[in-house]
Amino acid sequence: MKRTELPFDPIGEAHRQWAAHGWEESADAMALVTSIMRVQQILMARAESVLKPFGLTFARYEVLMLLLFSRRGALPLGKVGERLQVGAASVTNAIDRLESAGLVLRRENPSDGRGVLSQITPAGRKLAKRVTDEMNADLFGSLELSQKETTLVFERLRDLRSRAGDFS
Amino acid sequence: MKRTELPFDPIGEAHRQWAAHGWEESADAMALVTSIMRVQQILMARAESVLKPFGLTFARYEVLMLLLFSRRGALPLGKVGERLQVGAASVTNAIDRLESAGLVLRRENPSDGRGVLSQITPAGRKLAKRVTDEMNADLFGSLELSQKETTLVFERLRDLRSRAGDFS
DNA sequence: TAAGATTGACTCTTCAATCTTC
DNA sequence: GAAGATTGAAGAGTCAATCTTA
Repeated sequence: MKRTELPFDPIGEAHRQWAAHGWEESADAMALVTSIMRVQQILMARAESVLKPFGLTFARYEVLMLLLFSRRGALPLGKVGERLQVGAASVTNAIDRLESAGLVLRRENPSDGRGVLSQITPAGRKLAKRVTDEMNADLFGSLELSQKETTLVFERLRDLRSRAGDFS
Repeated sequence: MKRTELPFDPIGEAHRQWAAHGWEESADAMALVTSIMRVQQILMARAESVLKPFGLTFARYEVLMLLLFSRRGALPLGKVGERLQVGAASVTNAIDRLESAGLVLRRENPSDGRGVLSQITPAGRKLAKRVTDEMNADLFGSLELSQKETTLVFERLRDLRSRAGDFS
């Protein structure tokens, strides 16, 4: 991946072009959407570089944390997908990998013969905590945004998610 | 992909858990990072659904717009990757697809025998404009954030990008 | 030797089809 | 028939290796 630093903001440039081509109305929104895409890309790259030494991807880390936080350390696969907003196939794949690594295991769901429970193992709990310490130090702790700004942006993005139908 | 609406904010819930597990310090940053990931996912899904009927992905759309805005309608592949912050292999792939669709073509770079120029075709220009009208209407025009909020969030994200070394 | 671009192997995600159980 | 989960195939991105030219 190319990581050359540009001498100007490429999204600011796109914004100018957008307006110059008669799309003034939506130039600001375009710039915001493009920014979100780019920031996500930057943050994801950092997250994966923290997680890689542990053999985890961000998707698998999210699953692991969800199970760590769950009341019994176990959830039906369907619930996992619902909470993380990913498809059933992705959940199956993530659990496969986590299971191979001994971090979770599959169990029958006593209350639904069709369903499968994913359960975090002691090794999974231990790793989740250790990895989170790293994530807090290297990613979340170095955002370079003030407390006030962080909260402010979070709230606007929460509005976006809510209106998009993510939750009610 | 599962798209069930939850009765609560899953990221708010994660924030609470984070604090409850002794990671209070970084709970806000975690919530922000997770929000950006989720919003990106939502916006990307919307963008791809607008673009799919035209046979485009978001990555290819970005390439097409970059060429549309370029002074001569042509750029070296390396420049494309630099501006969009994607790797050389991704650019090669994107240009391959766009070329197959007759939207761009490859030319020799007269000023560098190693390099290849990607040039947007008349069909490419026409499609780019048509698709952008759709994107403006269906995606950028329906963000549901006020002008003021849009600008405010954009500026904070620009700070993030800048500090991350995206540009100077 | 380094830079631009391409290729092939690998990973992850998604979609459609399938199987089992409700 | 519908829901939970799995499987295999297709699409896209990344990484390492390679080829050509500066």
